[in-house]
Amino acid sequence: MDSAEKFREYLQARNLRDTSERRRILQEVYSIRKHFTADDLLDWFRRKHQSVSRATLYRTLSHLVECGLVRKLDLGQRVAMYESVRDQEHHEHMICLACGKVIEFADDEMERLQEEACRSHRFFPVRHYLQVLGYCRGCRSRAPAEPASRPRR
Amino acid sequence: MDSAEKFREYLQARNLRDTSERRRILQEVYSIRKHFTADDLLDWFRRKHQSVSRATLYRTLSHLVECGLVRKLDLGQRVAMYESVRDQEHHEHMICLACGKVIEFADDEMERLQEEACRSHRFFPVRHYLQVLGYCRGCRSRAPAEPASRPRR
DNA sequence: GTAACTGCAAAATGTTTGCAACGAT
DNA sequence: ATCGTTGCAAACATTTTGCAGTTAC
Repeated sequence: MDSAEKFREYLQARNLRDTSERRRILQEVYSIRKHFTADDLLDWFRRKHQSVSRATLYRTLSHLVECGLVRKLDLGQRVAMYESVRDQEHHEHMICLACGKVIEFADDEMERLQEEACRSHRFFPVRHYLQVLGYCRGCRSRAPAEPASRPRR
Repeated sequence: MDSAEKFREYLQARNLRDTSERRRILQEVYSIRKHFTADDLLDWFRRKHQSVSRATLYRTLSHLVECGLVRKLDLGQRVAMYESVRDQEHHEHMICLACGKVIEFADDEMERLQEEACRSHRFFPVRHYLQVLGYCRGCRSRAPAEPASRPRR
């Protein structure tokens, strides 16, 4: 089942309307292969002269997350990051505090342990991922050791 | 070395002042055995009629994090959570989206895998933890299946 | 025709910052 | 005496909400 269809079913099941804004947002989200913020998305729409209001965007993103088509990530920054869920594969994130680079990696064993932990604590996961904040190789080698020029974003 | 001493050394090394606000904040933080937000801390101070300004609190928390005495957590809520680092032990978090309960658990094997992943990606971790968002047993059993009364915290 | 949706602007939230007075060294 | 610190209030950035007009069903 493709994403558009899945979304339509989700909407129908809850008596929500299948509007052009919602369809366009889903389409745009699925054309992106990287992480994005709500603002990124808004920019891309604006650049295409297809604007969507901020409010609608946030409201639609919530639905997409609820529906499982989009993953919402808390990468330790101020803004929420999103990514489309195009494959079932679970993956972990390493985020460079200096340059913002996100390294994704998958590890079956880690995944298995995570699931097992949820089971053993009788916890029903909605989303789960490992979050590693630190410095990538390039940034680490450039960084000062002492006074810590606190990087942002 | 105890926490107060470690903080003093940190401050001295960067030519920062050892003020009563900073000392009181560290003391308060270390008297708490659970996760807290900046606002929780502020409340506790107010209740003791020992108020500290919001600005100073945030500024001091950053130093404590930088110094390694406090861990800053992004538990997928809007606010930042903090916890004092009283033992070296690493642990993971499960956060209930409905009631806000945080289940902590440790898993040596998981910890090992995390470290190995950092090594193999030449990534220098500052903090890393598994974050599982979902529903605890009690909340799950109470939750409706369909229209998803999105819980807030 | 009705109930859900959109866009706007305003509100809310959590955190940061500029500034003048203050305090540690 | 100097330079970092404090508290205040204002600024900020992101997200949410109330409302009046619009649209899918």
